[in-house]
Amino acid sequence: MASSDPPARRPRITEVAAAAGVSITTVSHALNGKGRISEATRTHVHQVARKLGYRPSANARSLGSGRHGLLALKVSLPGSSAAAFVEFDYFTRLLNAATSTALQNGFALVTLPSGQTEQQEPPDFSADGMIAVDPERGDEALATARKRGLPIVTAGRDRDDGTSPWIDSDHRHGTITALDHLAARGARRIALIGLERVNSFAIDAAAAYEEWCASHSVEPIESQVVTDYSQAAGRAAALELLSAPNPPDAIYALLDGLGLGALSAARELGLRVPDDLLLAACTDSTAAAASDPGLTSLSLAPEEIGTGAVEMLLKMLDGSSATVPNRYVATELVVRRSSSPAA
Amino acid sequence: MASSDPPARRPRITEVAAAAGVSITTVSHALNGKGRISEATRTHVHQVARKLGYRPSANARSLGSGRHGLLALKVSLPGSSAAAFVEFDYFTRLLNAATSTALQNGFALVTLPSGQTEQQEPPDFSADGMIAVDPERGDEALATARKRGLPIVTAGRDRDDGTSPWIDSDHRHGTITALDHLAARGARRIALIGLERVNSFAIDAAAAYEEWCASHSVEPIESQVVTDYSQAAGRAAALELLSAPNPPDAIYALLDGLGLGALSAARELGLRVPDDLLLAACTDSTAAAASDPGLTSLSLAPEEIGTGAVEMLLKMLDGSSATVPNRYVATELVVRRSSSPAA
DNA sequence: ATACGTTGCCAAAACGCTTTTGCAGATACT
DNA sequence: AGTATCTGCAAAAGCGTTTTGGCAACGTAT
Repeated sequence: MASSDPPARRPRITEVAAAAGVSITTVSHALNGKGRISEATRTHVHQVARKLGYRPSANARSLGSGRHGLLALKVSLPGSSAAAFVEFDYFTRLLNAATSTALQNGFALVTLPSGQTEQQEPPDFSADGMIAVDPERGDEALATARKRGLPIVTAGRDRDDGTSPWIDSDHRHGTITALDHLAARGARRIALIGLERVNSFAIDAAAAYEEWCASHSVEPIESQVVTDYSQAAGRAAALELLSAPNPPDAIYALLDGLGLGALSAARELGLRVPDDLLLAACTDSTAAAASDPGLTSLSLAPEEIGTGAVEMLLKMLDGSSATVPNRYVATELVVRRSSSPAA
Repeated sequence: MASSDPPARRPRITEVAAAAGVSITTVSHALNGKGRISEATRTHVHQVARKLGYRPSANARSLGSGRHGLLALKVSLPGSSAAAFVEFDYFTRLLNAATSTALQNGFALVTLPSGQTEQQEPPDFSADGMIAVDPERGDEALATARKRGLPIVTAGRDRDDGTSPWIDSDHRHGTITALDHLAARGARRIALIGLERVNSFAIDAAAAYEEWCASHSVEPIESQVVTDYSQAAGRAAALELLSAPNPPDAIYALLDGLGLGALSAARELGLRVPDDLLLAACTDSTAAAASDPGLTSLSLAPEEIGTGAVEMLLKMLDGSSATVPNRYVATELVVRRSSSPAA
């Protein structure tokens, strides 16, 4: 079978070199901005490469440089696996942003399967670095990776080990903003529907809540959700809070899903939101926007976190800068009907 | 700075060869089951390699074999980006399964950022193959990939091009099962809340609905959702259906999110589900299970689809088998309260 | 015994880059 | 004018595998 058309093979570096009338060394240097070459040659090579549609082989590049061009992203989904469906919104957006940023920088980003702790062996592909999203205490995979000397950035701080640079939402400030908002809208007794304190988010938010209560001289009313993070769990927690003697007049839930559950609970008890009960949550999602009444929610910036984490990791790999500074990402309170009673 | 301990460098193939007293060729052959070597040598090499903790360099392997060890997964999220939050459940499970399967076979799986059609250049990393989940008509990225000769498997059939092997839920059978179920529970007039017919799922399910109506000599009642696929859209569609003259006594929604929206609509109109209105949906999710009443839903098998797609793609890469057969994955109707009226 | 296929293994050549080293020619310094 | 320093580029040496081609040794048929 005679191959009719050489199927548009990708050009090699040698062909670019030949076309540009220089050596492959020069092509490599020009394209990677490495060696000492004149600006003229550099741009010329760039043009030729572009005209030929040259794209360096990731493999060969890796072999030569010792890099793999691969980043791993590991998310610790809160609670047991798929329960927290509302928060997929957050992770998906984060993942998307991270992937784009990585690709733009010539790296591919691999999502590590979450949940499965009983991975026989750490799936033994080798990445150049790892991003751990909302790492939980005692995370095996993280510890292993760290032991191997893998560069790591955490999104949310690692409670086990403070050595990795992190990027994190400013949960303390955000929580206080949300509580101030509820108070400004008339709340006297704000309850918290919290999370099991396994990651820095849950810890920081709860701490901020307690700090706020202390500084306002009110007693904290906390309902800690431990079972799962679903809407059903939020409903159950809210039912308990609201049917207690001297119930709260506002609820702040640490996840949108929980907040939506609280919304159903209120409805069941015949409480009107926002008139009888003010409601706000964290981790803004489309679900919060779509609910009726709309759920006031603290919008985190998953895209910024995803992008930032990749950028930090790449900076670590670069090796040039000694240490990569940690970074807080601002939150923004999106006020909707659930906290806007008629004046 | 004297490096105190050679930091546990991974052994190279040469070291394994030396330790086993054979050539590197033999080691490679033994480990990959390729060349002609005696069973004795093969097991011996395996033992030595294992004792040394040898793990071949993915890069070098790729360079040598021309493979990259990378698969791309591209999902076309239905509707505009993040609207369909309920369906993240489905995609996340699919993605997780696909990633695991890929890793188990020595491949890493990269999720391509979805939605962004205006990707300047197709992010130019090179994968060995691509999985397109629910490809939409006129998908640019898919066409480009196909033109480049990239092996492709689609999850859900590609309406533009029938050449790629596919794996797909048996939507026709599933839809008919769901409709039969509703009819058996007493439904006389079943309405459909459908989707824009841009992918094979939407097309097949709608076609099955129409086929079922025809074979039961009832008139189809279709509400096509075009705006977005959120709960709000489902609610709007259901409100319209239910307030028309001669409204349906059952609704089948093509996404859980839409079904949940229909549930709110019914509640608003004072209709009791399941007593006044039977409800069922497709793409079972945790949200459907958690709602009150529980939403009867057609459970697809995202894990099986993710795993299957990767397996098919790997078989294509293998090159040994001429063509990879297409595959249907069974669905299962999960019956909940929304379609279980009191006898 | 002679010719011929097998079998079991190895040496060496890719694979397509990056990086290091080397080497002229140009420029600056004494 | 003579030497030291820069500049711009090329040759060559890896990187750690897979693959190709070949060579003995060992049957097995003639």
